[in-house]
Amino acid sequence: MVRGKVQMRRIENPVHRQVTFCKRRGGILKKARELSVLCDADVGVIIFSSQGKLHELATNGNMHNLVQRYQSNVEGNQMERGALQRQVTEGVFLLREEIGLLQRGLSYLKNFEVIMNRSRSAYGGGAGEMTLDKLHELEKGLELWSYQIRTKKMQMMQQEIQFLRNKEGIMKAANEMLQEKASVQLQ
Amino acid sequence: MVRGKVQMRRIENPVHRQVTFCKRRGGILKKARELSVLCDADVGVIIFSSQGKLHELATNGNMHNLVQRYQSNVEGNQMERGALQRQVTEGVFLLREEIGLLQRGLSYLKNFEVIMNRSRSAYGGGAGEMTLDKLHELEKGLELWSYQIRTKKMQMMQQEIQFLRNKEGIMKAANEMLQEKASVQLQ
DNA sequence: AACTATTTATAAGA
DNA sequence: TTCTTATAAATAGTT
Repeated sequence: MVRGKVQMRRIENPVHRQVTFCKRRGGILKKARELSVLCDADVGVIIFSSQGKLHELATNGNMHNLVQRYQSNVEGNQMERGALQRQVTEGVFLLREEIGLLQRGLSYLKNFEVIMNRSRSAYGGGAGEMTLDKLHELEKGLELWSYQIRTKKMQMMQQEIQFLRNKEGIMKAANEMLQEKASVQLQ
Repeated sequence: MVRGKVQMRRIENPVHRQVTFCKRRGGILKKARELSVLCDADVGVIIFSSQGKLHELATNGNMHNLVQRYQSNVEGNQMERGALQRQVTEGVFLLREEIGLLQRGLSYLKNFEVIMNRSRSAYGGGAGEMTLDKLHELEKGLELWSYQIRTKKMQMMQQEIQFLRNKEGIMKAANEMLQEKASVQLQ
């Protein structure tokens, strides 16, 4: 039986703590369901026990949607929506930059052709100096262009690999957590 | 005063509903804080009223982290896998598009060479020859470069991605094993 | 918001 | 674990 008010501090006896956890957890989930029905509210409860075990309730039956709704209400776009969003944004940025480079390269070539055509008609096709200069110019331009594209490709690759490594890190962490969880439950 | 058990259905009177919502919401949040303190648990509560107003509590003071922890526990795998798939698909798409652009650039150069050849035949050697040799050299260099980059980067990317995917597969399998182990031990 | 008759939750014992 | 029960806590309806 209840002997006086319960002290609002951590229950030190692990057995008592575990029993109390089960009972009160049930109590909260029941209250959450009642609030949802009586007051037409959407309620989500997420509980991690001291041992890391997850218990959850979403009164609309879908915690994922509730969390999304929560995030769009509170966290919006600013907060770290995870590396994913940044990654994709970055990818689009790099792609645009690369397309820009390619377009500049092509338009450079096109422009060069116009000059060549002009000089050919002006000098009857023997156009030595001018043509050679222009060719050197073209070569320099193409070198720059190819260097820029090379750099851009490197960046894209780096990005791809970074993403996969991030993913690997997440899984590793999850793995370690599970391992810990499993070993705790063995005791 | 309370007259008999409350019927567990939506309260139709909006005033009563609103008042009950406030009271019970406070009750749940209090219970959540108590559970957290007494049992050393992390608790998060998200409540959307029928009017869509958000109320929340995270006993560790940070709902964002709690949601992340939740997602990595429950949703993490599927979501991240989807993102990964999209990312890789996007990467392949970008690469193809880039290759297309490079090929168009090259065929442009080739076309340009044909024009130059025509002008050389018409006006004999001299400066025309030099120009063509230069251009020919340039084209060969560009073609070789383009080919090498294309194949090598493709290979490297594919290898890296394959490697990381294998790793992911292994980790995922380990993960599932651990999860099963953990759930078995709970029974 | 404050009050209070009841119901509900739950701590400890069995 | 589950049931019991004494008691604390929550709360519906009222003011």
